Amino acid sequence: MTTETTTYSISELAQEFDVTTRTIRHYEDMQLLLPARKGQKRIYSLADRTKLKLIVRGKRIGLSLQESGELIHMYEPGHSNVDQLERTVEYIGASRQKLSQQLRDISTMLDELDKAEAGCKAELNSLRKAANKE
Amino acid sequence: MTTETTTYSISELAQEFDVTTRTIRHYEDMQLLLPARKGQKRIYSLADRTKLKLIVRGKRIGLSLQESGELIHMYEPGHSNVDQLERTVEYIGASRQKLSQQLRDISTMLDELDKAEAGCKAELNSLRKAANKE
DNA sequence: ATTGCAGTTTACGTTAACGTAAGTTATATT
DNA sequence: AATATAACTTACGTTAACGTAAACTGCAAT
Repeated sequence: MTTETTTYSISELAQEFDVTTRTIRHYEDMQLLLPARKGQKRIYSLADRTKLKLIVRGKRIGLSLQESGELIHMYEPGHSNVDQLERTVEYIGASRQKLSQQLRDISTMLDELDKAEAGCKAELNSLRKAANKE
Repeated sequence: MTTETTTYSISELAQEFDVTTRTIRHYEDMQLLLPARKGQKRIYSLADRTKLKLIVRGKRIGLSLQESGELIHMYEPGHSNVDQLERTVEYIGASRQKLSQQLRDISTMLDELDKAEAGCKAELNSLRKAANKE
């Protein structure tokens, strides 16, 4: 029996996530990825792809590579001892707090955008009315 | 009649928003703030404070100073002509899209954190059970 | 008069996150 | 065999967002 294993080249992942290969290698330098090798070529597994996806998503919401790294680490198995596990749970709590704050911030901003848009459109209307009067 | 005007010193704002005075001056270098002066000292108005608040909030959700600057600019009056106003409305739309994506990203992450936490707690339980068996 | 803040300017230093060559290797194609 | 393509390593460069240090100013309290 052969287990079918999906793998990716570096350029495939680069395309999919719209980053450069340099960027992906950089994430490896930063220890966020550790792809297998075939000769000197990097072979990415599905797990690697998932990690990259998490990093890219993290970037969109303003996480540093370090922070994404710590998140990735949490999702990996083998914290093995009670102490580690408890620290992980704490970190999860802190992360949740931060993300919740972000949710509030974004909601506030969206509200303000609505107001700003309404203001703009109102002004556009009066400008156009004035133009029609001539 | 004298109009009472609330003002702030740079260190007051620094305290309130938990940033250094250097940081606030940096925002001025980047044209995000333009406080009044009394002699050579900076005097911040309520409007300045509001802008700073927006910048700090922006930072929490990963905005660059440039982006926060553009948002600030939108909230200011005097886009005066139709062309400008229309561009502003467009920018608002784009911002909303980006923020909406961030909302989705954060929700996803919160979900994953929940799963990770559940996993940790489950493992903690079995570890403790095993410890009790001895 | 001086000591001590709080504020100021100027300017060089630092960190994160890549960009950008330049030169090398391996595989595949004509 | 020659060339193209995709990958690789090494290393210096760049940008954003401040940090940090040094030297100056103005006012207040001792």
